Amino acid sequence: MTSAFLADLQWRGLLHQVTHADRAHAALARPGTPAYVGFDPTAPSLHVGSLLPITALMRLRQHGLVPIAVVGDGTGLIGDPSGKTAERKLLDAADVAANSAAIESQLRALFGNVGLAPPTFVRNGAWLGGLPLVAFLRDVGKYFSVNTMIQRDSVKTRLEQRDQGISYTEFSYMLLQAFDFLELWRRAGCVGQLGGSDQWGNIVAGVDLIERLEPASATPGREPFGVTMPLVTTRAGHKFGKTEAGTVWLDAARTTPWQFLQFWLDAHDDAALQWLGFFTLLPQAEIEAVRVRHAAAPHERHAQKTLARAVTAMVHGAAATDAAETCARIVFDGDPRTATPEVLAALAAALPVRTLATAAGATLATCIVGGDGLFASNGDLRRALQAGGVQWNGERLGPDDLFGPLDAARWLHGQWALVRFGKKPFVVRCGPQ
RNA sequence: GGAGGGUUGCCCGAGUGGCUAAAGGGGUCUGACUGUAAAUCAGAUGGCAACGCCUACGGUGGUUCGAAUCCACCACCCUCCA
Repeated sequence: MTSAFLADLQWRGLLHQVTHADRAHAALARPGTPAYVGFDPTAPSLHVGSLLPITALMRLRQHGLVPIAVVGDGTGLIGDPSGKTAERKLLDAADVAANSAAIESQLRALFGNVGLAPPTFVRNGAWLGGLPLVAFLRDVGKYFSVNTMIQRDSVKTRLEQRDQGISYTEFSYMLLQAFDFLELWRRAGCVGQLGGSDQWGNIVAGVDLIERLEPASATPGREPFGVTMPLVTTRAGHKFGKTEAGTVWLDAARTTPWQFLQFWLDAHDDAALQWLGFFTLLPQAEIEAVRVRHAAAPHERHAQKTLARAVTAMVHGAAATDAAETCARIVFDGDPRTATPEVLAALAAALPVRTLATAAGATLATCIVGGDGLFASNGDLRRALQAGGVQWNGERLGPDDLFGPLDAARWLHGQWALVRFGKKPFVVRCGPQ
């Protein structure tokens, strides 16, 4: 029996490792089978690095399976050492609680944006919070071999670094995640766990624990299994989801829809073609069509545009995506001098803005230097002008414009200016609101 | 406790009294080309309304006309010995 869900993951290149392919296929071919993904509440927002697990839950839903999102408000108090080179700072309980709530509503919104019913939400603090230590060590700890655990990459690298080390707290993390899987199996009949490839060890530990403690897990249909997805890579030296400006978050307050759209638009051809399968819910036939069209005319950047539109719409909704795309057309393809006040107001809503009380006495420097402006200092701006990188309403400026007055003719509709430095746009608005 | 080595700009790494706002490389940014690409080439990469002034080579003081460079103390890191 073949699971359409797993076949789809396979087609998209998202199948990294499977603990028991036969079990997984059998279970995931049965409608209504529950499977879960865990999210760590380490920040008030998820970032693009979590999109693979998120879309995995969506794909479960699409295939008639039951997606469970486990928000780790219990494990979040401990900290997962996987993929970390240094001991983490413990988060306050209040922060973990707030982050968990934020992540849950974020996931709910994303499912809504793609028209899917939200996953079942579970907090592992529900069972980890009041766990009696002695009982836990007897019932669960007994099944974990320290000899095996210290062979794990996540632990080994930390043990080998004499200046880093690993605390007993983080060392215990794996037991807790394994226990999560056990509890979900018991409470929700959840047989599958999905995660990134760095979660392999934690997932296997959970499968083993269930098999040791629950004889019924040998029953066909109740056998636990795990599936991991690959690590997303970009060009050498670049971590996926990081730009010079920092992490690409899913929260519009941290990464604006405009920045988010641009992140995907900037993808290299190879990456964009692959990521269509990774990060979008587009059907296979549609992705194939995009790939064919892109190969025929790479300069049209059809793959990037489709990818950016699909992912931005999933995260920020169709309306915000439309607005960001409109801005992109004006900034890169259009002439701002022909823009109406309405369009300029829309640009101001999507792009970084500097608001001046009045145009009197304004110079280029006062408009875009300092604060959250385009340039850190006058010298910074001077260099950009000398390089010819600054455009004011589509017109290229030179070094003489640094402190030159900005007369009325420089302002669109008396109060707007669209400034560009390279590919970075910036809106200046002056005068009464 | 003893002996030695080290700490330089976003990162790596030269420099061992003035010619050093500090070689070189990486990264980043901009320009040309282009597809809002890649590759390539070019320029830039402390602050200041600026041929000068200010700040800067782990910290603090000192020697000197002049210190990243010499001295003292402090902090941290590494290696060897006990």
